[in-house]
Amino acid sequence: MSRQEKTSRKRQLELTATELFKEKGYTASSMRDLANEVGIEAASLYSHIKSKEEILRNICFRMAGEFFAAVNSIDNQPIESMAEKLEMYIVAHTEVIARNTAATLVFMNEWKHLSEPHYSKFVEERHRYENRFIEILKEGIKRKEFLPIDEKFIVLTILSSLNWIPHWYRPEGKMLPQEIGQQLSRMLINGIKASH
Amino acid sequence: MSRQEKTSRKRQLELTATELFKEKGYTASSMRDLANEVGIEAASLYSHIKSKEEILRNICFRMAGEFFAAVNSIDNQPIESMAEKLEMYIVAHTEVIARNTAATLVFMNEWKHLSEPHYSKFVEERHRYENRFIEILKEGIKRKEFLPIDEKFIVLTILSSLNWIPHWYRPEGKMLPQEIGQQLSRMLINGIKASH
DNA sequence: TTTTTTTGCTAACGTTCGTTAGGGGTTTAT
DNA sequence: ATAAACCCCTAACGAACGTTAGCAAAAAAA
Repeated sequence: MSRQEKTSRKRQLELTATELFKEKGYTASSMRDLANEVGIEAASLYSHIKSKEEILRNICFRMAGEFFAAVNSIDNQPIESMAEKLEMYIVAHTEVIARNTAATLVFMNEWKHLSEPHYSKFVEERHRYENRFIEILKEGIKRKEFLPIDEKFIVLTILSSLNWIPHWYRPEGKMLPQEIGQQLSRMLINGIKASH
Repeated sequence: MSRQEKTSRKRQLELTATELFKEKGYTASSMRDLANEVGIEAASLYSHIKSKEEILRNICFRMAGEFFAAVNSIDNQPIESMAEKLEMYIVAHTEVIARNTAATLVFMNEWKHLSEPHYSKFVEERHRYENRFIEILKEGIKRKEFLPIDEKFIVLTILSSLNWIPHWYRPEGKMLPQEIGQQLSRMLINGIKASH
């Protein structure tokens, strides 16, 4: 088996584990469950991975990377208003979620089972990400584009709505990820826009 | 020990378990953990409860009952508009959450570990509850009070924002639960109101 | 063709899990 | 005073857990 196929075997493990963790939760999913899903013995998993937590770690930090990459590409683009920038952030975030519904759920629900120092690193990264949104809101409020509501409050409200998407989104549904993002953006940003 | 003190002992177990389940998750919390927290041996827990799952079941269905009770009391009151009724629902829901942040988190994250037939009953109740919100939105759209956006979509967005509250709400904070509900209500409903 | 790497197996390890059995002491009701 | 109910204990059960050791077959690289 070639080196490429080996990494795809490891990748398959991560994908299968993602579905499993989503369905039953990380702690309630056993290595024997995972082995069963891919058709090998539990002990054989350790030819490909170092530990159960390594799988969770890879899922969590890969998703963190995806979210950052999505919004990073926005910061280089010219924008007219903070509302526009916020919408772009929301749409980008939504698209990442729509591409990775299962991984997003694991990312959201199971990170607390990471051990140190990964736990702290994860919490910190999440904080950094939220701050990206907060900065946009602060600037929008400063420009009197948005009402002066507590930024933290708004960001958590926005992100909670976005992060719930995996619970109902179906790729075969009528709404495209981009449309979902725009719809949510309109709904959420309208509520904080200063009238003028 | 009196009968009342006995029930308060069992109640203490549920409260302690709620904190534990919130912190570590249901599956990762052991009966020995719980026993440790209340200062007795693990085996002694079984003088008060029948099983670990019974505790989870009580938490989940007690919260379900609280949410229903909160909105039930609204349906008897006279209202002027669907927007007003929706706001009352949102505020009531928020107040229940604020009174039970830990239990709400357990209710939201751990219900999937219920076994049949409780699992199905829970899912059904949750569905019934969501439908209460959906009916209000349908009526509001019919009356052209709200924009004709998919009701399910809106309800899930609203409830996800509400259900995220336990992650950041602090009783000693500056916002009262009622104010949080009203603020969220304004933010979320403004975004779907038909302009007139 | 030989060597190396990859992939999987069986067997088993030490630990932790939820839970039960059975008994003793303490409080409450009769 | 006696019976009943309650509360907690020690000891232990069988099962499941993540993981390791050691080995064999197969595939890839040399």
